[in-house]
Amino acid sequence: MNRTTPAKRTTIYDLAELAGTSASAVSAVLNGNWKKRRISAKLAEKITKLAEEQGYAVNMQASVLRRDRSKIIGMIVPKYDNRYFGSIVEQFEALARARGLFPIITCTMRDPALELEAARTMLSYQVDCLVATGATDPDRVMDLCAAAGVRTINLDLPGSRAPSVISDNYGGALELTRRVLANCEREYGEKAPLLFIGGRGTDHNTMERVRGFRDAHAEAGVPVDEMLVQTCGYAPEKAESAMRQLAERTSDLPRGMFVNSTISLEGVMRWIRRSGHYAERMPHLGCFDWDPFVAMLGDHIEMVRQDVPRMLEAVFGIIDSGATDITVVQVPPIMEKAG
Amino acid sequence: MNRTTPAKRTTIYDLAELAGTSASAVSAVLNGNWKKRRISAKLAEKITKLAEEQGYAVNMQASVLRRDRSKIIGMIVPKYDNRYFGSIVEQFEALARARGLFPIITCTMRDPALELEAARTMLSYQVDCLVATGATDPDRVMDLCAAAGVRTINLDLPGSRAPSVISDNYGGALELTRRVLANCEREYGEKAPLLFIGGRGTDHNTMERVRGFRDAHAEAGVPVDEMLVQTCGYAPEKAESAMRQLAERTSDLPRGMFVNSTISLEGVMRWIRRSGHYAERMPHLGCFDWDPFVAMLGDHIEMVRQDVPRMLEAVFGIIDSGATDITVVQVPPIMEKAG
DNA sequence: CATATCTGCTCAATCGATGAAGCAAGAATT
DNA sequence: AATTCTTGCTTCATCGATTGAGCAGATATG
Repeated sequence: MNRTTPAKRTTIYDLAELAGTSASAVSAVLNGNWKKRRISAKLAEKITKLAEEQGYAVNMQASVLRRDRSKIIGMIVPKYDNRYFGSIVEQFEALARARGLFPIITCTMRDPALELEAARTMLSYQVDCLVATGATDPDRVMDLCAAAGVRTINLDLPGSRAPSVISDNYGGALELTRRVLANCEREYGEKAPLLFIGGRGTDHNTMERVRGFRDAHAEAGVPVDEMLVQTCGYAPEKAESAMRQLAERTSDLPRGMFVNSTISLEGVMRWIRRSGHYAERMPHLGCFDWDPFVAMLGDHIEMVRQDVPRMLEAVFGIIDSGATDITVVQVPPIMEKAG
Repeated sequence: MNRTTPAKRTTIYDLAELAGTSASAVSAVLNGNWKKRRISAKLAEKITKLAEEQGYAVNMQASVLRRDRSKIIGMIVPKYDNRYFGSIVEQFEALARARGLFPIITCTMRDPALELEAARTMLSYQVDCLVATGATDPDRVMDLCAAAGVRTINLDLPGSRAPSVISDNYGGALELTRRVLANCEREYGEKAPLLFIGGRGTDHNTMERVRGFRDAHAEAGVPVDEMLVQTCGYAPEKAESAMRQLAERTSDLPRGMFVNSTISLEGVMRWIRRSGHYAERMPHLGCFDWDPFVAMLGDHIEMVRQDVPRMLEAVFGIIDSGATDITVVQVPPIMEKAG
């Protein structure tokens, strides 16, 4: 009979009328605290049944407006085009849902302006908490949120105004570099420096990884020429053109590389294929990030896989505990070998 | 001075008080229809400035509660672990934002129960429209939404109760199979059937692709044994174990395969590596879906890349036009060759 | 028997934004 | 001078759910 007016949604008032009771009772029953509000089990059952029959769904807008906490949790993330961010988002959703929180996610395409815009929009939607993943300018985001009294947590890239959860970039890079150096030495019988390529020279992760890269070289007694650190950005095109330019400047290309993300690796691999350099012998590669197909590209590739489950548990650990002290949790990544 | 009470958010009432005017005027100014409401430019400017100073942000929950349209658009998506869904989500967000809509996305892990649960939650948040991507049971989702008067559109998998936008699965599969058959014939000098592996035998896409697969074989005059159609599910593990079982049952493994998604390809490749079969000669592969690293796996792989930009334009075309007739838009995919 | 306590509800204010209706003062028209 | 229009606002009800306060009747306690 209400099939004739499909546009109108059932509200607690409709249910109250049908049940011959008050909206207040309906609300109490449907949000589960009817015992606290001393509603009889009989009435509770009646209302629950009616709600089901009528296909009732709470109006979250009304509910959130009234309550003090929205139970909405936001995340901003740079891209969805690789397994790292993909699994971050999947885990985030799963853990949020497990806690009865509603996750909303926005992808910012690595654009600082969109980042702020997205944060502002999330504040408008009354998020209780915002996780900023790989934010270009985490502190600006934090300031915005702080002004609205909203907690924030940095993931992947650390900030100075909120707790952060990141990988142990230095440790991972140190170990990755060691392995690739060893692979090169094993094949060529002599120590030679690697090329570092990809990432932004200004971001914390890249800086830490470069530090690990340098320290591993120092450890091995191998000097690193400035030209060998190419923090050209993440995009495949940028990595590709950095390779091209490097090849123009030197004929003595490095035998191994540290590629700072799968996304940069895409460009590097493309250049290797197209340019014909390394035609007889593939360079030894180390990739900071993991992808199942990269793992199949050959046995000359070492990877660092960031421990996403542990990172997100750390994030929700902070959220659950309510901690707001500005700490940086470093999660050790996992070494993976191709093949 | 309001730094002391950071928890309390500025509302239009606060701004009204500060500006010595009414909340109504503030609202009119801030949502842009102050001309229509005959507010003077002078007051408008004053309010705008104040809002900026105070870091005011609308409470969307209140705003949506009052309005008839929420301008929230929902999407449910199975996974974030491959480039296809990753780009769908990125495009969806971009196109939604360009229209002033707020996108909310939920990943259902291919779980039908979660699918319905997610749809219900989105209805609670008053979405104006829901795009169901790759839904296991699109029609159930549609029914839910229809009861609430919410429009829906199917993406990737078609449904029978709402407009759908999908790839031309048959055409893509036909062409892909032709190419892989030709590659095999070129190398081995004789025609031989391929193996179809991955996907769910019950889903529309898989059925269409199997049809294309069969027709291409028929065209070439090559009979297809039932054992050669292995719709074992998408997960890598399932593909891997299907390969294992096939190898146990026959020593005469096919020289080429049609792999029904990159995610299944992961399992197939893993099995190829581990089992040692195909050690001398890699099989010719066709993969229905594209991934940049798969493209680098060797020159024996052909891929079908679904035309995500065009698919999402079609989706928003339907949304913009307000059409609700139950049509299926088929977007031709793009053939890509490895290397 | 009188009072206190408990049970099972209802009432009404509230969250913040929106917009129809209305009102006062000035400008234009007859 | 009287009337109508226009301008620039304000008032107030409303969206739907939540929750403190309160109230009637039943039950327990002194």
